[in-house]
Amino acid sequence: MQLWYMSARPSPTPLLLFSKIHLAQWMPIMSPNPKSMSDGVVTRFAPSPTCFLHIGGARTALFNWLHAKANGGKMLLRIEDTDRKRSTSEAIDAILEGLTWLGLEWDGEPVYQHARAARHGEVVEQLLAKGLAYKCYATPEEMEKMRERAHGEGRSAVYDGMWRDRDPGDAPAGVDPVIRFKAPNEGDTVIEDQVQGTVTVANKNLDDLIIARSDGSPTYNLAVVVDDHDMGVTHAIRGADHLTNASRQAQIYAALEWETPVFAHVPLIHGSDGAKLSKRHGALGVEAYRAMGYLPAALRNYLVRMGWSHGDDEIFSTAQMIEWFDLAGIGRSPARFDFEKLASLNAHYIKNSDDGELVNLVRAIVPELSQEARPPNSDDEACWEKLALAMPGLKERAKTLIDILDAGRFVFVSRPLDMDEKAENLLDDEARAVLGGLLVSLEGVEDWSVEQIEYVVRGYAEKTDLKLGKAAQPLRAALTGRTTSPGIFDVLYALGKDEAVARIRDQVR
RNA sequence: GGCCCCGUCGUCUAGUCUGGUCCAGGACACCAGGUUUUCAUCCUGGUAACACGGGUUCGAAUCCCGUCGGGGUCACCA
Repeated sequence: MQLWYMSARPSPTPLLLFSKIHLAQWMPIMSPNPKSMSDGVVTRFAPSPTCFLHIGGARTALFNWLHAKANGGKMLLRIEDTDRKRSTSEAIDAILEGLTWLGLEWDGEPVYQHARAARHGEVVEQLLAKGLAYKCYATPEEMEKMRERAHGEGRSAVYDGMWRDRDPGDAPAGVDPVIRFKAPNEGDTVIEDQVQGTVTVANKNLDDLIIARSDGSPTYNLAVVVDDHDMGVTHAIRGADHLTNASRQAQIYAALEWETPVFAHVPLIHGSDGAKLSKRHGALGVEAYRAMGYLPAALRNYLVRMGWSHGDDEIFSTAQMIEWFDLAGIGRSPARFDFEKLASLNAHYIKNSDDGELVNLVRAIVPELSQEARPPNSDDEACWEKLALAMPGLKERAKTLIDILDAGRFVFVSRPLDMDEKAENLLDDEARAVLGGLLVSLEGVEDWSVEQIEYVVRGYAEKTDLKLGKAAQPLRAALTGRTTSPGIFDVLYALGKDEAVARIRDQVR
């Protein structure tokens, strides 16, 4: 563990053009260090465990993973749980499971940020000792006034620095202070972001942020800097909502004389109304996409195309993504989430999946479905075997695994079948008469293969001068209880002779 | 409101850095036609965009300025 703390990158080359003498005027120039690329790329995904892994987080993780893989590097996982009150183990589990399901395996053990509080405290002490941080005793009321004043004067910096240079002897008794970072007042902080380009913020717009709470616990921006540094992170790829944090973090890096990682702030994913995707859009965790019957490969493909492109290419295997992924290919404008496109991609991946594998995937999500949504007899092995037989016809019309389950429901139901209204209407006397004739022909089939079945049914239609549809539709109704289904010969075949014949006989009487 | 970012078909985007090959290409969606035992799939075709206004230039989606619009962020949350 001690070693871990010391695991800064080998000989970090300070890129910061500032000296202690000119602290107040410093202007860190954070250009990416091309050398560090060849030293081995280390990315990290750093979710806060306050809720499930949502779609935006999943994409951030994907980009970090891809960038690591594309450069032969590693993606680390860090759970940002400094706020103990809001962190839950359920959320941690959901995040870990979500990443695993998506196929985004991280390297090494997850790092729990709260476990590193001692190290964070150590850095806070260092900053304090060097005069780069100070204790602040401002009351909530005073802060509220400052907020109002800043807003009224149209300034963006809120805290006015009232304790920045004040004599600690003025400290009120019995008040635990917070510790603030002594941020530079003049000059600019410049970030060379791989996605956003050069982002310049005037230092006067950034106030002295709190790096340790009054109970001594570290805050986010301090912890992130210390952890990214100690973990040897070379590339911080995260949502654009962290862009302002990046400026503040850059100041802390500069104060500590540490090299900043390369930043890449990816535009956010928006809901259909154009606002940041959130719970009010019904934003879902990845486990919800799994339950809706989406394939990990489809979700990955969809996610990688949101904000990133490789010419006109739409379909990417994981290997291709890794080969082609490049931070430079990420666009700067936010994207809206579109279920239709995800569904179309999902349909593509389903069509190209192996039948047996699809059966397993469908089976795996059944326990996650509500009681009504589950097919009857879902513990009957024979039904699953029939589903496998029907899969070729099922998968070409499905957009999700749920579609397969729904369209394939006829293999699960038991006789006598429930008929939907259209099927009921279709089975008039004429149709039942046709079924009667068909029944006799089908009972005579020895070799119950798709070819034989088709031969017999077509033969019957020709013999009785019926259009094929006149035979197929009554069969469909009798066999599935519906008016739509996969090809009728496939349905007959999947059901097996005994069951098919019995279902037809049920309707002849 | 301050600060930061963004603005090509309804949506995701190519093209923008290195102005002309773009009266703007692809994908999803949508519409029409074809294949077909239903529904789909599949095939063919179609509708549809450079936010607006100036400027630079022989020439601008591409460069510059402004306007408008959208988003993010301003916690002892992360």
